[in-house]
Formats: sequence, structure tokens, C-alpha cells
Amino acid sequence: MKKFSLEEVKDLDLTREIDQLKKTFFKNSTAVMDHAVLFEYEPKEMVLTLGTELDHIYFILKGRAKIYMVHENGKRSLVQFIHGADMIGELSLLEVEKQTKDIMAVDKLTCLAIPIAIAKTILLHDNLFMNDLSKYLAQKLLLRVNHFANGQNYELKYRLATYILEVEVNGMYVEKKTETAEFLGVSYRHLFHTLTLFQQEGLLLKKGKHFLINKPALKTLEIKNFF
Amino acid sequence: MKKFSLEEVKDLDLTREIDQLKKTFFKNSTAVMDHAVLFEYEPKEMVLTLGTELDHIYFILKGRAKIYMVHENGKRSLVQFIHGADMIGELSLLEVEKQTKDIMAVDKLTCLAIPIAIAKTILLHDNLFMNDLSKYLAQKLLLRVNHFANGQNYELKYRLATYILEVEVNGMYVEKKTETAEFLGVSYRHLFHTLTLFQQEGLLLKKGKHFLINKPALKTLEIKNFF
DNA sequence: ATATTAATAGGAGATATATCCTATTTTGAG
DNA sequence: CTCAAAATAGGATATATCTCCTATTAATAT
Repeated sequence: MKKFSLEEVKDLDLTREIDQLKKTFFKNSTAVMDHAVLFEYEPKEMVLTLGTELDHIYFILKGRAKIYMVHENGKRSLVQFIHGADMIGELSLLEVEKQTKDIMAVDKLTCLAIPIAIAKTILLHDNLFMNDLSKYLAQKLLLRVNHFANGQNYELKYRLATYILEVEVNGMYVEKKTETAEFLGVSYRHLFHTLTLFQQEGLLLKKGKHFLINKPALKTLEIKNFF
Repeated sequence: MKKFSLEEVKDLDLTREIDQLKKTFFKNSTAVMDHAVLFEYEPKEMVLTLGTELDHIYFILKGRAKIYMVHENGKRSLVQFIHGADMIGELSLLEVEKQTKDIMAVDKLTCLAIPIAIAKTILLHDNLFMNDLSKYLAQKLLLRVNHFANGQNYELKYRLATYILEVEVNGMYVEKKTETAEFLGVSYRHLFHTLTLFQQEGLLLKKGKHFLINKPALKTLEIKNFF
């Protein structure tokens, strides 16, 4: 993990993302920017580990990260992917989370970090920020509930078809299969089994390491309102 | 559904619950009380049906309700039970929900209702309320994610044991089995199968329609941090 | 009171998904 | 460039859970 001051930003090509932040979350609280620093994590680096006490709240500027819940029995589940404009530590800011979850960078991850103490004294008293924060939390809530409820109600083939249609790039499904399995909450083995079925049924065609997708066929399995 | 004005409250024995509301959510916005009315629903009455446009935001004073997500395929999943001090319509207030979910009263349900327009002009500008609302949403988020992630990671017997220990009254498990099945997100049939296993293993003993629980034995299956 | 609906109870069978292996290939670190 | 760690690939088997039945009993509404 590397730290940068905001002055060093120019070379990092993050001015657009930071301007965006100022215009949304910090519209009325530009003062917090005086205390902001940048944190940069390497792919697969742990951003937080279970139970850490947070001293900053993060706003993701670039890159993606995974939030895991670690279970008693040693297993863990991917709770969500987070990325641009997502926050880390909002639950700590509001003092509702006993222990932080595991968070791991996926790509190179750059965050703007505000000391929690500053956030508490400035942001929590900024009504515009609180409105944004509430909306943000409400959206998260809807998304998560949708995601899990779908997982409970549709078997993998429907979720997988929907997911592939969502992340497809130029008619190709190029995501890492390990990541897909985690996101959909199934074992890697089972994902593979279903992928093989999809090939047999002509929904997918393997091209090297990736898959060419049969969009119309996949559409027949698609779940509406999944995302 | 019956409507009451706030003046009729005395006979309903809700003064304590309303005082509580004033002290928390409305601490700084007692003005909204001038526009508040009371809605009372009968057991099993639908409070909202899918896609209704909400004109009030509700605060539950008494009773319980179930929130369902209705899926494309006709199935539905219980998203959560809500009860005293829970809100209905917060997502509409924040304008993040396209369509409301199905909500059904379980017992007799009494809510204090504030017109959405009033809530938007008063509550959304009340920083204390916004803080409470954010905390409320953050807690909901944690609870839901926990619940579903647990469901994904532990098989029924662990969740059931944990649930029974949570809702047990004087050493008896008296909940309706249909409700338990919905809450734990499994088929009624499978719940029953597991209940039978529990009896064979001496974790439960049927007493009429209810079950006498073997606490120490159930404890061995309990999931920590489930609720 | 009577009719209807919901809850309880459980048999039989199917299946979606997990667990546990073993190999090969690819990627990343030093 | 080399080695270790992930990712990909898939066989075999087990099982948690579902679906589809059929009764019986309890609750609720007319």
C-alpha cells in the first residue's frame, strides 16, 4: 500500500474522479479535502482484514475490490464487488459495525481517504452529505437483497446466463471463472459443470480461454431486474 | 385497514410507542406529528402490494409485518420481518426504489404514517433525522447481508438450531413452522424433515403442537453472530 | 354451524449443488 | 528464467434441498 498526498495527484490522472467526488458527496463539505490522502493498493492486496479498527473512510476512485464475510466455519462468502464511487467504512463511520469485513483489492485500487474523526465532525453534520449517504445505503440495501434473494430463488443456470449477459464484452464472456463462481455463490466445480452444459446446448462457444456467447439463446434464461 | 387521527390514540395504548418515536426519529422535527395519522391493519392484510406508489412513510408502532420480494417466476421470498420502530417506505422517501415490495401484516399492525411530501420537506432537511435514518439503513444492510450470507453458507440444521434458540420462549419452540420455513428460506417440507431429525437426535421433544427444546444440544449447532 | 383456507405431517423421488480428487496450463514473483 | 501459486478442467460420489403427492387437523370467515 502506498500513500500519496493530494498534491501528487496530477500524474495519477485522477482529477476527474476527484472532481466527481467533490460534486457529489462533498458538495457542501469541501473542507474535508484538506485532510484527504490517497491510498493505493496492489492487486490482491488486503485493504482491510477482519476486525481492523478503521481510522479512515475511503472513497474508491479507481479499481475494484471484493468484500468478504468470514464465517465461523472458516468459509467465506463474497458479499459484493465495490468500485468507482463506492465507499469503504461507511458502517464504521455510523458506528453500526462491530468488526470490519475482509476487503481485498482486485485490480490496482486507488482510494481517497478521510480520517474518521474529520468525517464525523464535518460530514455527519452536512445535510447534503447525509442525504447522499442515505441514498447510497438504500441503494446498497436494495442491490444486496436483490442479489441474495435471486440466488435463493433461481438456480445457477439462470443467474449465470444473466450474469454473462451483464459482463459480456463484444459478444465475449471473458471474466475469470473463479470470480464468477464467488460472485454467484456457487462452487467452482459446479460453475464449470454448468458452463459445459451451456456449451453443449450451444449457449457458449469456447474460443481459447474465453467464450463466444449466443446472445438470443442466453436471453431466454435471463432474469429481469437482476442488477 | 382503519385510519385514526392522533387524538384518538389514548384508547389504543400507543402513547409509549409514539413518545419513543418523538425521542428518536422526530427529536428535531416534532412538526411532522401535526400531519401524522394512524393506520391499523388486520392480520394477513396487505399493507402494500408490488408496485404501489407510496403516499406515506410508515413507522411501525405495534405488530409485525413481512416484506416479500416477488420474482418473475411467480415465487416469492421473504426478505425480512419488520416490527416495532421499523420503517416502511424509506426507500421511496429516498427515491431509490422503482417499485415497492409486497408487505403483509402478520399480527394486527399499527403504524404512524407521515405523508411523503411532508417527510420530504421536513425530515430530509433535519440532520438529526438523517443521521438516524442512515444508521437505520446501515443496520438493515448488515442484518440482511448477514442473514443471506449465512443462508448461503450454513445448511439448514445450523440455521434452524440458531433460530430456535433465538425465538424460544421458556424452553419451548412455539413459532409457526410455515413462518420459520419462509424466514430460513427453505421449503416447508425440508424444514419438517429437519425437525424430525432433531426429534430423533433428542434436540427437540414434541409437546402437543409445540416443541420442548434441548438447549445445550442445540447450542452445539449454533451459529455465532447470526442475528 | 358450516365451509373454506391454512397449518401440520410425511412418503417417494428427483436434482441442483457440494465435496473431494487429480492434472494441466497460466500467471506472477523473485 | 525458474518456481510456486492460481486458474482451468473434469471425473466420481454424496447430500442438502426441492417438487409433487396425499391426509389430517386447526383456524377463520360467512
